[in-house]
Amino acid sequence: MSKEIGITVSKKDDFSEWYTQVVLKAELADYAPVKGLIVLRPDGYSIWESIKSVMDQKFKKEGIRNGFLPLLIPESLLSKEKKHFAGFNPEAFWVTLSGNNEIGDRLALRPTSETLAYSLYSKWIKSWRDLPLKINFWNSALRAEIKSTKPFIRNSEFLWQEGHTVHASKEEAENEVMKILDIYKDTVEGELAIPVITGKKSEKEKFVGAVYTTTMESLMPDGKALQMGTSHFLGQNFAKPFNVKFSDKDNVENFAWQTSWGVSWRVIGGMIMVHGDDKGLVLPPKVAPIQVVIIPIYYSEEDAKKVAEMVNEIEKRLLTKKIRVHVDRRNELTPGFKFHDWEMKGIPLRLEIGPKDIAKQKVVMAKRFNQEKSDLSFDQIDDVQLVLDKIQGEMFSAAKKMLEENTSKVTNYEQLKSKLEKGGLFYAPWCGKEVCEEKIKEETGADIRVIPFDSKNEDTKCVYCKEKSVVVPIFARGY
RNA sequence: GGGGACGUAGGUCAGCUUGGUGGACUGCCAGCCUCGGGCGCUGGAUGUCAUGGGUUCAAGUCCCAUCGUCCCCA
Repeated sequence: MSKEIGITVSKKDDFSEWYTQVVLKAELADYAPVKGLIVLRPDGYSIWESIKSVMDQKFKKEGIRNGFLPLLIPESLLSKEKKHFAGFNPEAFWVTLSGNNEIGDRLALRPTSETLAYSLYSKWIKSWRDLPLKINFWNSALRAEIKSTKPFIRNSEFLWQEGHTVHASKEEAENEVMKILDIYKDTVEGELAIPVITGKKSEKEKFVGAVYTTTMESLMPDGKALQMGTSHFLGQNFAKPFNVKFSDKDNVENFAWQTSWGVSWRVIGGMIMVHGDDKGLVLPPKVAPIQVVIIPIYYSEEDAKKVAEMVNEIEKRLLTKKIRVHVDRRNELTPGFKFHDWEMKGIPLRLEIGPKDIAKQKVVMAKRFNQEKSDLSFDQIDDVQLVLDKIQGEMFSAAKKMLEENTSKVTNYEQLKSKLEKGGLFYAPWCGKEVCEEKIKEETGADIRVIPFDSKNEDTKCVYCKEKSVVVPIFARGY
Protein backbone atom coordinates (compact mmCIF):
# COMPACT_ATOMS: atom_id res chain seq x y z
CA MET A 1 0.00 0.00 0.00
CA SER A 2 2.25 2.76 1.18
CA LYS A 3 4.69 2.82 -1.66
CA GLU A 4 6.48 5.92 -0.36
CA ILE A 5 8.27 3.87 2.25
CA GLY A 6 10.02 1.96 -0.48
CA ILE A 7 12.04 3.05 -3.46
CA THR A 8 9.77 5.17 -5.64
CA VAL A 9 11.68 5.18 -8.91
CA SER A 10 13.09 2.38 -10.94
CA LYS A 11 16.81 1.88 -11.35
CA LYS A 12 16.40 1.90 -15.10
CA ASP A 13 14.35 5.09 -15.41
CA ASP A 14 16.11 7.41 -13.01
CA PHE A 15 19.39 5.95 -11.92
CA SER A 16 20.63 8.94 -9.99
CA GLU A 17 17.47 9.38 -7.95
CA TRP A 18 17.29 5.63 -7.42
CA TYR A 19 20.82 5.60 -6.04
CA THR A 20 20.16 8.41 -3.59
CA GLN A 21 16.98 6.77 -2.33
CA VAL A 22 18.72 3.44 -1.77
CA VAL A 23 21.50 5.07 0.21
CA LEU A 24 19.06 6.95 2.42
CA LYS A 25 16.28 4.39 2.74
CA ALA A 26 18.51 1.40 3.35
CA GLU A 27 19.94 3.56 6.14
CA LEU A 28 23.54 3.35 4.99
CA ALA A 29 24.14 7.06 5.19
CA ASP A 30 22.46 10.43 5.60
CA TYR A 31 23.37 13.95 4.58
CA ALA A 32 25.34 16.02 7.05
CA PRO A 33 24.52 19.70 7.63
CA VAL A 34 27.49 20.75 5.49
CA LYS A 35 27.40 20.43 1.73
CA GLY A 36 29.24 17.47 0.36
CA LEU A 37 29.53 15.69 3.67
CA ILE A 38 27.68 12.56 4.69
CA VAL A 39 27.12 10.68 7.89
CA LEU A 40 27.63 6.92 7.96
CA ARG A 41 24.94 5.05 9.82
CA PRO A 42 25.68 1.70 11.47
CA ASP A 43 24.67 -0.41 8.46
CA GLY A 44 26.89 1.65 6.18
CA TYR A 45 29.75 1.65 8.61
CA SER A 46 29.45 -2.09 9.10
CA ILE A 47 30.06 -2.62 5.38
CA TRP A 48 33.14 -0.42 5.59
CA GLU A 49 34.31 -2.42 8.61
CA SER A 50 34.03 -5.65 6.62
CA ILE A 51 36.11 -4.25 3.78
CA LYS A 52 38.55 -2.77 6.24
CA SER A 53 39.03 -5.98 8.15
CA VAL A 54 39.66 -8.06 5.01
CA MET A 55 42.09 -5.57 3.51
CA ASP A 56 43.82 -5.04 6.83
CA GLN A 57 44.55 -8.76 7.14
CA LYS A 58 45.93 -8.85 3.62
CA PHE A 59 48.12 -5.81 4.31
CA LYS A 60 49.50 -7.37 7.45
CA LYS A 61 50.41 -10.53 5.57
CA GLU A 62 52.39 -8.23 3.29
CA GLY A 63 54.33 -6.90 6.25
CA ILE A 64 52.47 -3.61 6.30
CA ARG A 65 51.69 -2.08 9.67
CA ASN A 66 49.18 0.57 10.66
CA GLY A 67 49.91 4.04 11.95
CA PHE A 68 48.17 7.34 12.53
CA LEU A 69 48.87 10.76 11.08
CA PRO A 70 47.38 14.10 12.16
CA LEU A 71 44.74 15.86 10.10
CA LEU A 72 46.52 19.18 9.65
CA ILE A 73 49.38 19.70 7.22
CA PRO A 74 51.24 23.04 7.09
CA GLU A 75 51.31 24.74 3.69
CA SER A 76 55.11 24.86 3.75
CA LEU A 77 55.15 21.07 3.78
CA LEU A 78 52.28 20.46 1.37
CA SER A 79 53.89 22.72 -1.21
CA LYS A 80 57.32 21.03 -1.21
CA GLU A 81 56.57 18.89 -4.23
CA LYS A 82 55.36 21.41 -6.79
CA LYS A 83 53.20 19.36 -9.12
CA HIS A 84 51.61 17.59 -6.21
CA PHE A 85 50.73 20.92 -4.60
CA ALA A 86 49.36 22.38 -7.81
CA GLY A 87 47.13 19.32 -8.15
CA PHE A 88 45.66 19.42 -4.68
CA ASN A 89 45.62 23.13 -3.88
CA PRO A 90 42.30 23.89 -5.63
CA GLU A 91 40.46 21.38 -3.50
CA ALA A 92 42.20 21.88 -0.16
CA PHE A 93 40.39 23.21 2.89
CA TRP A 94 42.54 25.64 4.82
CA VAL A 95 42.66 26.43 8.52
CA THR A 96 43.80 30.03 8.81
CA LEU A 97 42.78 30.93 12.35
CA SER A 98 43.42 29.58 15.79
CA GLY A 99 40.79 31.28 17.86
CA ASN A 100 40.94 34.83 16.54
CA ASN A 101 44.62 34.77 15.71
CA GLU A 102 45.78 34.29 12.18
CA ILE A 103 48.07 31.35 11.54
CA GLY A 104 51.17 32.36 9.58
CA ASP A 105 51.79 29.01 7.90
CA ARG A 106 48.21 28.07 7.19
CA LEU A 107 47.14 24.48 7.69
CA ALA A 108 45.51 22.22 5.13
CA LEU A 109 43.03 19.56 6.15
CA ARG A 110 44.82 16.58 4.62
CA PRO A 111 43.79 15.96 1.03
CA THR A 112 46.30 13.06 1.18
CA SER A 113 49.32 12.49 3.39
CA GLU A 114 52.35 11.97 1.14
CA THR A 115 54.06 15.18 2.19
CA LEU A 116 53.47 14.77 5.90
CA ALA A 117 54.40 11.09 5.93
CA TYR A 118 57.59 11.56 3.93
CA SER A 119 58.86 14.46 5.99
CA LEU A 120 58.79 11.97 8.88
CA TYR A 121 60.09 9.06 6.87
CA SER A 122 63.23 11.09 6.12
CA LYS A 123 63.88 11.22 9.88
CA TRP A 124 63.17 7.56 10.45
CA ILE A 125 65.18 6.10 7.59
CA LYS A 126 68.96 6.10 7.89
CA SER A 127 70.25 2.84 6.52
CA TRP A 128 69.29 0.00 4.20
CA ARG A 129 68.48 -1.88 7.41
CA ASP A 130 65.47 0.44 7.91
CA LEU A 131 63.99 -0.66 4.59
CA PRO A 132 61.52 -1.57 3.39
CA LEU A 133 59.30 0.68 5.46
CA LYS A 134 55.62 -0.09 4.93
CA ILE A 135 52.96 1.83 6.82
CA ASN A 136 49.26 2.11 6.18
CA PHE A 137 46.88 4.70 7.60
CA TRP A 138 43.13 4.22 8.06
CA ASN A 139 41.80 7.75 8.15
CA SER A 140 39.76 10.26 6.22
CA ALA A 141 40.82 12.73 3.57
CA LEU A 142 39.28 16.07 2.69
CA ARG A 143 38.95 17.45 -0.78
CA ALA A 144 36.52 20.28 -1.37
CA GLU A 145 33.81 19.29 -3.81
CA ILE A 146 31.83 22.33 -4.83
CA LYS A 147 29.66 20.63 -7.40
CA SER A 148 28.15 17.25 -8.16
CA THR A 149 28.49 15.50 -4.87
CA LYS A 150 27.09 12.02 -4.45
CA PRO A 151 27.09 9.89 -1.30
CA PHE A 152 30.13 7.57 -1.26
CA ILE A 153 31.04 8.42 -4.85
CA ARG A 154 32.08 12.01 -4.43
CA ASN A 155 32.23 13.74 -1.06
CA SER A 156 34.30 16.49 0.47
CA GLU A 157 35.40 14.09 3.18
CA PHE A 158 35.79 10.37 2.69
CA LEU A 159 36.99 7.38 4.62
CA TRP A 160 39.86 5.50 3.07
CA GLN A 161 43.17 3.91 3.73
CA GLU A 162 46.37 5.35 2.37
CA GLY A 163 49.51 3.24 2.34
CA HIS A 164 53.03 4.61 1.99
CA THR A 165 56.01 2.37 1.46
CA VAL A 166 59.73 3.02 0.98
CA HIS A 167 62.15 0.67 -0.72
CA ALA A 168 65.85 0.39 -1.44
CA SER A 169 65.39 -0.50 -5.08
CA LYS A 170 63.19 0.56 -7.95
CA GLU A 171 62.28 -3.05 -8.72
CA GLU A 172 61.15 -3.77 -5.20
CA ALA A 173 58.99 -0.63 -5.12
CA GLU A 174 57.38 -1.44 -8.47
CA ASN A 175 56.75 -4.94 -7.26
CA GLU A 176 55.00 -3.54 -4.21
CA VAL A 177 52.76 -1.39 -6.39
CA MET A 178 51.55 -4.53 -8.14
CA LYS A 179 51.13 -6.56 -4.96
CA ILE A 180 48.87 -3.89 -3.54
CA LEU A 181 46.84 -3.67 -6.72
CA ASP A 182 46.33 -7.43 -6.47
CA ILE A 183 45.12 -7.10 -2.89
CA TYR A 184 42.70 -4.43 -4.01
CA LYS A 185 41.38 -6.52 -6.88
CA ASP A 186 40.97 -9.58 -4.66
CA THR A 187 39.08 -7.59 -2.08
CA VAL A 188 36.73 -5.79 -4.44
CA GLU A 189 36.00 -8.87 -6.51
CA GLY A 190 35.90 -11.31 -3.62
CA GLU A 191 34.01 -9.30 -1.02
CA LEU A 192 31.94 -6.81 -3.00
CA ALA A 193 31.44 -9.08 -6.01
CA ILE A 194 32.42 -6.31 -8.43
CA PRO A 195 34.67 -7.32 -11.34
CA VAL A 196 37.42 -4.85 -12.19
CA ILE A 197 39.85 -4.19 -15.01
CA THR A 198 43.38 -3.40 -13.91
CA GLY A 199 46.01 -1.41 -15.73
CA LYS A 200 47.76 1.95 -15.88
CA LYS A 201 46.40 5.45 -15.94
CA SER A 202 47.46 7.78 -18.73
CA GLU A 203 49.96 10.55 -17.98
CA LYS A 204 47.09 13.02 -17.84
CA GLU A 205 45.08 10.97 -15.38
CA LYS A 206 47.85 9.74 -13.10
CA PHE A 207 48.26 10.81 -9.48
CA VAL A 208 49.95 14.21 -9.36
CA GLY A 209 53.52 13.59 -8.33
CA ALA A 210 53.65 9.92 -9.30
CA VAL A 211 55.84 8.35 -11.98
CA TYR A 212 52.86 6.23 -12.92
CA THR A 213 49.54 5.16 -11.47
CA THR A 214 47.98 1.72 -11.64
CA THR A 215 44.23 1.49 -11.23
CA MET A 216 41.27 -0.82 -11.12
CA GLU A 217 38.17 0.30 -12.97
CA SER A 218 34.65 -1.03 -12.88
CA LEU A 219 31.50 -0.38 -14.86
CA MET A 220 28.26 0.87 -13.36
CA PRO A 221 24.85 -0.13 -14.77
CA ASP A 222 24.24 3.40 -16.10
CA GLY A 223 27.21 2.92 -18.42
CA LYS A 224 29.67 5.06 -16.49
CA ALA A 225 33.03 3.82 -15.28
CA LEU A 226 34.02 4.01 -11.64
CA GLN A 227 37.59 4.02 -10.36
CA MET A 228 37.75 1.60 -7.44
CA GLY A 229 41.29 2.12 -6.22
CA THR A 230 44.76 3.22 -7.27
CA SER A 231 48.32 2.19 -6.49
CA HIS A 232 51.11 4.59 -7.42
CA PHE A 233 54.78 4.22 -8.19
CA LEU A 234 56.32 7.44 -6.94
CA GLY A 235 59.86 6.74 -8.04
CA GLN A 236 62.09 9.25 -6.31
CA ASN A 237 59.80 12.19 -7.01
CA PHE A 238 59.04 12.70 -3.34
CA ALA A 239 62.24 11.20 -1.96
CA LYS A 240 64.22 14.09 -3.42
CA PRO A 241 62.27 17.09 -2.09
CA PHE A 242 61.65 15.33 1.23
CA ASN A 243 65.14 13.96 1.52
CA VAL A 244 64.18 10.33 2.01
CA LYS A 245 67.66 8.79 1.83
CA PHE A 246 69.45 5.71 3.08
CA SER A 247 73.01 4.43 3.24
CA ASP A 248 73.43 1.21 1.34
CA LYS A 249 75.66 -1.75 2.20
CA ASP A 250 78.64 0.04 0.65
CA ASN A 251 77.91 3.09 2.79
CA VAL A 252 76.80 5.08 -0.26
CA GLU A 253 73.86 7.42 0.29
CA ASN A 254 70.90 6.89 -2.08
CA PHE A 255 67.45 8.32 -2.54
CA ALA A 256 64.79 5.77 -1.73
CA TRP A 257 62.04 4.46 -4.00
CA GLN A 258 58.44 4.95 -2.90
CA THR A 259 54.86 3.85 -3.44
CA SER A 260 51.51 5.11 -2.23
CA TRP A 261 48.05 3.63 -2.67
CA GLY A 262 44.47 4.03 -1.54
CA VAL A 263 40.97 2.64 -1.57
CA SER A 264 38.06 4.69 -0.29
CA TRP A 265 34.47 4.06 0.70
CA ARG A 266 33.67 4.83 -2.90
CA VAL A 267 33.71 1.07 -3.44
CA ILE A 268 30.55 0.94 -1.32
CA GLY A 269 28.91 3.27 -3.82
CA GLY A 270 29.98 0.91 -6.58
CA MET A 271 28.50 -2.04 -4.73
CA ILE A 272 25.17 -0.27 -4.33
CA MET A 273 25.03 0.66 -8.00
CA VAL A 274 26.13 -2.70 -9.39
CA HIS A 275 23.94 -4.99 -7.30
CA GLY A 276 20.91 -2.95 -6.21
CA ASP A 277 17.48 -3.31 -7.80
CA ASP A 278 14.05 -1.66 -7.76
CA LYS A 279 13.35 -3.01 -4.30
CA GLY A 280 16.47 -1.42 -2.90
CA LEU A 281 19.87 -2.53 -1.76
CA VAL A 282 21.25 -5.99 -2.54
CA LEU A 283 24.21 -6.93 -0.39
CA PRO A 284 26.84 -9.55 -1.18
CA PRO A 285 26.74 -11.99 1.77
CA LYS A 286 30.36 -11.41 2.72
CA VAL A 287 29.87 -7.75 3.61
CA ALA A 288 26.24 -7.86 4.76
CA PRO A 289 25.87 -6.64 8.36
CA ILE A 290 23.10 -9.23 8.67
CA GLN A 291 23.41 -12.26 6.39
CA VAL A 292 20.23 -14.06 7.32
CA VAL A 293 17.06 -12.53 8.68
CA ILE A 294 14.43 -14.78 10.22
CA ILE A 295 10.79 -13.75 10.11
CA PRO A 296 8.57 -15.62 12.56
CA ILE A 297 4.97 -16.03 11.35
CA TYR A 298 2.07 -16.86 13.63
CA TYR A 299 -1.62 -16.18 14.22
CA SER A 300 -2.50 -17.45 17.65
CA GLU A 301 -0.70 -17.23 20.97
CA GLU A 302 -0.24 -20.95 20.83
CA ASP A 303 1.42 -20.80 17.41
CA ALA A 304 3.53 -17.87 18.51
CA LYS A 305 5.03 -19.99 21.24
CA LYS A 306 5.79 -22.95 18.99
CA VAL A 307 7.23 -20.74 16.28
CA ALA A 308 9.37 -18.85 18.77
CA GLU A 309 10.85 -22.11 20.01
CA MET A 310 11.76 -23.24 16.53
CA VAL A 311 13.09 -19.80 15.60
CA ASN A 312 15.34 -19.78 18.65
CA GLU A 313 16.62 -23.21 17.78
CA ILE A 314 17.46 -22.24 14.21
CA GLU A 315 18.99 -18.95 15.29
CA LYS A 316 21.25 -20.87 17.65
CA ARG A 317 22.32 -23.31 14.97
CA LEU A 318 23.19 -20.47 12.57
CA LEU A 319 25.11 -18.60 15.27
CA THR A 320 27.16 -21.72 15.92
CA LYS A 321 28.12 -21.64 12.26
CA LYS A 322 29.26 -18.01 12.72
CA ILE A 323 26.54 -16.72 10.44
CA ARG A 324 25.36 -13.18 11.12
CA VAL A 325 21.70 -13.84 11.83
CA HIS A 326 18.93 -11.57 13.04
CA VAL A 327 15.43 -12.53 14.15
CA ASP A 328 12.83 -9.85 13.44
CA ARG A 329 10.77 -10.18 16.62
CA ARG A 330 8.90 -6.91 16.19
CA ASN A 331 5.42 -7.89 17.21
CA GLU A 332 3.54 -4.89 15.87
CA LEU A 333 4.51 -5.37 12.23
CA THR A 334 3.09 -7.81 9.71
CA PRO A 335 5.34 -10.31 7.92
CA GLY A 336 4.60 -8.59 4.62
CA PHE A 337 5.96 -5.33 5.93
CA LYS A 338 9.04 -7.05 7.25
CA PHE A 339 9.70 -8.74 3.90
CA HIS A 340 9.80 -5.38 2.15
CA ASP A 341 11.77 -3.78 4.94
CA TRP A 342 14.62 -6.30 4.85
CA GLU A 343 14.58 -6.43 1.07
CA MET A 344 15.12 -2.68 0.96
CA LYS A 345 18.04 -3.14 3.31
CA GLY A 346 19.50 -5.79 1.05
CA ILE A 347 19.78 -8.72 3.48
CA PRO A 348 20.96 -11.66 1.31
CA LEU A 349 18.81 -14.41 2.76
CA ARG A 350 15.42 -14.52 4.49
CA LEU A 351 13.99 -17.46 6.37
CA GLU A 352 10.24 -17.52 7.02
CA ILE A 353 9.09 -19.79 9.79
CA GLY A 354 5.37 -20.35 10.49
CA PRO A 355 3.10 -23.09 11.79
CA LYS A 356 2.81 -24.67 8.32
CA ASP A 357 6.57 -24.96 8.10
CA ILE A 358 6.92 -26.51 11.52
CA ALA A 359 4.35 -29.13 10.54
CA LYS A 360 6.48 -30.02 7.54
CA GLN A 361 9.81 -29.72 9.35
CA LYS A 362 11.11 -27.01 7.02
CA VAL A 363 11.43 -23.27 6.49
CA VAL A 364 10.79 -21.02 3.50
CA MET A 365 14.02 -19.55 2.19
CA ALA A 366 14.03 -16.44 -0.02
CA LYS A 367 17.14 -15.17 -1.80
CA ARG A 368 17.37 -11.42 -2.08
CA PHE A 369 19.44 -11.11 -5.23
CA ASN A 370 17.23 -13.18 -7.57
CA GLN A 371 13.96 -13.22 -5.57
CA GLU A 372 13.98 -17.02 -5.56
CA LYS A 373 11.84 -18.74 -2.93
CA SER A 374 12.28 -22.36 -1.95
CA ASP A 375 11.89 -24.77 0.95
CA LEU A 376 14.75 -25.71 3.19
CA SER A 377 14.31 -28.68 5.51
CA PHE A 378 15.42 -28.43 9.11
CA ASP A 379 18.24 -30.89 8.39
CA GLN A 380 19.63 -28.51 5.80
CA ILE A 381 19.93 -25.52 8.12
CA ASP A 382 23.61 -26.19 8.58
CA ASP A 383 24.05 -25.75 4.83
CA VAL A 384 23.03 -22.10 4.91
CA GLN A 385 26.67 -21.07 4.68
CA LEU A 386 26.89 -22.93 1.38
CA VAL A 387 23.84 -21.08 0.14
CA LEU A 388 25.44 -17.77 1.10
CA ASP A 389 28.67 -18.70 -0.68
CA LYS A 390 26.71 -19.62 -3.77
CA ILE A 391 24.87 -16.30 -3.73
CA GLN A 392 28.19 -14.47 -3.44
CA GLY A 393 29.48 -16.32 -6.50
CA GLU A 394 26.34 -15.78 -8.53
CA MET A 395 26.32 -12.08 -7.79
CA PHE A 396 29.88 -11.80 -9.06
CA SER A 397 29.01 -13.74 -12.21
CA ALA A 398 26.02 -11.52 -12.92
CA ALA A 399 28.15 -8.40 -12.49
CA LYS A 400 30.86 -9.86 -14.69
CA LYS A 401 28.34 -10.61 -17.39
CA MET A 402 27.10 -7.02 -17.26
CA LEU A 403 30.68 -5.77 -17.56
CA GLU A 404 31.49 -8.00 -20.51
CA GLU A 405 28.28 -7.25 -22.35
CA ASN A 406 29.03 -3.56 -22.17
CA THR A 407 32.68 -3.68 -23.11
CA SER A 408 33.64 -3.60 -26.76
CA LYS A 409 36.26 -2.56 -29.28
CA VAL A 410 35.98 0.41 -31.58
CA THR A 411 38.25 1.31 -34.45
CA ASN A 412 37.05 4.73 -35.56
CA TYR A 413 35.95 7.93 -33.90
CA GLU A 414 32.36 7.99 -35.17
CA GLN A 415 31.84 4.55 -33.75
CA LEU A 416 33.27 5.62 -30.40
CA LYS A 417 31.08 8.70 -30.25
CA SER A 418 27.85 6.91 -31.05
CA LYS A 419 28.56 4.01 -28.71
CA LEU A 420 29.43 6.34 -25.86
CA GLU A 421 25.89 7.67 -25.95
CA LYS A 422 24.64 4.39 -24.55
CA GLY A 423 27.53 4.07 -22.12
CA GLY A 424 30.00 1.28 -21.53
CA LEU A 425 33.72 0.63 -21.73
CA PHE A 426 35.43 0.92 -25.10
CA TYR A 427 38.81 -0.28 -26.18
CA ALA A 428 40.14 2.20 -28.72
CA PRO A 429 43.64 2.49 -30.16
CA TRP A 430 45.51 5.66 -29.21
CA CYS A 431 48.69 7.34 -30.39
CA GLY A 432 49.73 8.24 -26.85
CA LYS A 433 49.53 12.00 -27.37
CA GLU A 434 47.76 14.06 -24.74
CA VAL A 435 46.26 16.35 -27.40
CA CYS A 436 44.11 13.53 -28.73
CA GLU A 437 43.13 12.44 -25.25
CA GLU A 438 42.05 15.98 -24.43
CA LYS A 439 40.13 16.44 -27.66
CA ILE A 440 38.24 13.22 -27.09
CA LYS A 441 37.40 14.29 -23.55
CA GLU A 442 36.24 17.67 -24.79
CA GLU A 443 34.11 16.34 -27.60
CA THR A 444 32.64 13.23 -26.03
CA GLY A 445 33.03 13.60 -22.26
CA ALA A 446 34.93 10.33 -22.16
CA ASP A 447 38.44 9.93 -20.87
CA ILE A 448 41.03 7.21 -20.65
CA ARG A 449 39.99 5.16 -17.64
CA VAL A 450 42.69 2.58 -17.84
CA ILE A 451 45.29 1.16 -20.17
CA PRO A 452 44.75 -2.51 -19.33
CA PHE A 453 47.81 -4.62 -18.58
CA ASP A 454 46.61 -7.24 -21.02
CA SER A 455 45.68 -4.91 -23.88
CA LYS A 456 47.68 -5.67 -27.00
CA ASN A 457 48.51 -2.99 -29.48
CA GLU A 458 48.09 -4.35 -32.94
CA ASP A 459 49.05 -2.47 -36.04
CA THR A 460 46.23 0.07 -35.79
CA LYS A 461 45.63 3.78 -35.99
CA CYS A 462 44.75 6.28 -33.27
CA VAL A 463 41.00 6.60 -33.02
CA TYR A 464 41.32 10.40 -33.10
CA CYS A 465 44.30 11.53 -35.20
CA LYS A 466 44.67 8.32 -37.25
CA GLU A 467 48.41 8.20 -36.65
CA LYS A 468 50.00 4.96 -35.55
CA SER A 469 48.69 3.78 -32.21
CA VAL A 470 50.95 2.79 -29.33
CA VAL A 471 48.41 1.38 -26.85
CA VAL A 472 44.76 0.41 -26.68
CA PRO A 473 43.22 2.06 -23.61
CA ILE A 474 39.66 1.83 -22.35
CA PHE A 475 37.69 5.00 -22.94
CA ALA A 476 34.51 5.73 -21.01
CA ARG A 477 32.57 8.43 -19.31
CA GLY A 478 33.30 8.21 -15.65
CA TYR A 479 32.23 9.35 -12.22
C1' G B 1 32.91 25.58 -15.83
C1' G B 2 27.44 25.92 -17.60
C1' G B 3 22.33 25.16 -16.48
C1' G B 4 18.01 23.81 -13.55
C1' A B 5 15.12 22.83 -9.14
C1' C B 6 14.22 23.57 -4.16
C1' G B 7 14.01 25.21 1.36
C1' U B 8 6.60 24.73 5.24
C1' A B 9 5.61 18.73 10.96
C1' G B 10 10.67 13.32 11.74
C1' G B 11 9.94 12.23 6.06
C1' U B 12 7.35 13.48 1.17
C1' C B 13 4.82 17.56 -0.21
C1' A B 14 0.17 20.94 -0.93
C1' G B 15 -0.79 26.01 0.38
C1' C B 16 1.99 31.27 -2.91
C1' U B 17 -1.18 32.77 -8.95
C1' U B 18 -5.54 36.28 -6.10
C1' G B 19 -1.87 38.49 1.31
C1' G B 20 -6.63 37.61 6.13
C1' U B 21 -7.01 31.61 12.37
C1' G B 22 -0.92 26.69 8.79
C1' G B 23 -2.80 21.61 5.93
C1' A B 24 -2.61 16.32 3.63
C1' C B 25 -0.30 11.73 3.45
C1' U B 26 3.27 9.03 5.79
C1' G B 27 5.92 8.29 10.11
C1' C B 28 5.70 8.73 15.61
C1' C B 29 2.85 7.74 20.57
C1' A B 30 -1.47 5.02 23.18
C1' G B 31 -5.19 1.30 22.73
C1' C B 32 -7.96 -2.49 20.09
C1' C B 33 -7.58 -5.99 15.96
C1' U B 34 -3.87 -9.92 13.81
C1' C B 35 0.29 -11.38 11.15
C1' G B 36 2.13 -16.56 4.81
C1' G B 37 3.93 -9.93 0.55
C1' G B 38 3.70 -2.84 2.79
C1' C B 39 -3.71 -5.18 7.40
C1' G B 40 -7.79 -2.42 9.65
C1' C B 41 -10.19 0.83 13.42
C1' U B 42 -10.09 4.72 17.31
C1' G B 43 -7.67 8.52 19.76
C1' G B 44 -3.22 11.71 20.40
C1' A B 45 1.43 14.68 20.08
C1' U B 46 4.37 17.40 16.63
C1' G B 47 5.86 23.78 13.26
C1' U B 48 11.80 29.60 14.22
C1' C B 49 6.90 28.28 7.16
C1' A B 50 15.80 28.50 5.97
C1' U B 51 17.77 33.54 7.69
C1' G B 52 17.69 38.93 7.50
C1' G B 53 15.44 43.13 5.71
C1' G B 54 11.45 45.68 2.92
C1' U B 55 6.14 46.69 1.22
C1' U B 56 1.35 46.35 3.95
C1' C B 57 -3.62 47.51 8.82
C1' A B 58 -2.01 42.34 7.98
C1' A B 59 3.32 38.23 4.84
C1' G B 60 4.28 31.02 4.56
C1' U B 61 2.21 33.89 0.32
C1' C B 62 4.61 40.01 -2.76
C1' C B 63 9.87 42.44 -3.25
C1' C B 64 15.30 42.42 -2.15
C1' A B 65 19.47 40.18 -0.10
C1' U B 66 21.92 36.24 2.31
C1' C B 67 22.63 31.19 3.65
C1' G B 68 21.93 26.20 2.52
C1' U B 69 20.64 21.69 -0.30
C1' C B 70 19.80 18.59 -4.48
C1' C B 71 19.84 17.38 -9.70
C1' C B 72 21.46 17.60 -14.87
C1' C B 73 25.20 18.75 -18.58
C1' A B 74 30.71 19.43 -19.56
